[in-house]
Amino acid sequence: MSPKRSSAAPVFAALGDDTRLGLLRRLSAEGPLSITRLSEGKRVTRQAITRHLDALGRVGLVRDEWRGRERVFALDAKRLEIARQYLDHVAAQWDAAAARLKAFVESPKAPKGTAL
Amino acid sequence: MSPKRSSAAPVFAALGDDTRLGLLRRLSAEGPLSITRLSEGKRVTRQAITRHLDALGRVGLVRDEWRGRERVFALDAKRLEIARQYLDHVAAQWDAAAARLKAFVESPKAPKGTAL
DNA sequence: AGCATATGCAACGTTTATGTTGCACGATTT
DNA sequence: AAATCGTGCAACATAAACGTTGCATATGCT
Repeated sequence: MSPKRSSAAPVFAALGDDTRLGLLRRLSAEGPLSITRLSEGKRVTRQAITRHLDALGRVGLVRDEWRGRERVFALDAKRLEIARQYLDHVAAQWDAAAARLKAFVESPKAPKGTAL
Repeated sequence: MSPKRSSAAPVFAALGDDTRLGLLRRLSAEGPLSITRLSEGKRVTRQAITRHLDALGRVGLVRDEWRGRERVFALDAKRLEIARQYLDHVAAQWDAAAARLKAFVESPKAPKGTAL
């Protein structure tokens, strides 16, 4: 099954920020953590961290759960898998295109649609 | 070698847009194409496409070359590889964390830093 | 009850993204 | 040389992203 392009972009966008990437790393290395915990060490405020976590949650990269007065976030690996599959797909297609291009260069029988 | 987090975010950010993702797909499927070619079919102007291509170029996902009066863009697979490796890395760490967590749950010897 | 902790929410301000339009310029074609 | 094609560049407009501050609210601890 080919990956849905419509769902891939938002996931990548969520990954496209150092702060959020840092949060994911932390969650992947230390397991579920509260907002305050995740805010420690960062240079931005807790509120800013909350927004980043919400951004990650919106695309399903993390899940949250209330634990008493704490909201604990955890990584959700499924989405990560989707992103990976997308890159694999593009990479594979690229390889195929490269192979086609090579074949094209080696034989003068040019298929009309091929670029260059 | 672990991937550099500082270089990963911009790449993901560049991937985080449907238009750009579409351009990459097109390039991966059809090989090198000119700006005008890549603009056909899209709903945005050529100038907008140019900017998207520049954004992809800035992070090294595509390369460009002048061919007469055309500027031809092509995908650069190396960066794609970097992004993939990053996701692999995070996923692997997540798996490791899950394993640790499982081990932790099974033995009551709690390391102090562990969340929850 | 009283206090500290963990968050949420809303109002702002600033910066960055994204897209458009209009026009200039060099390369190709006729 | 003239017309056409493929681009670049600059000025603008709008919207979204990101971060802050200030204050309200609920939970947990003493």
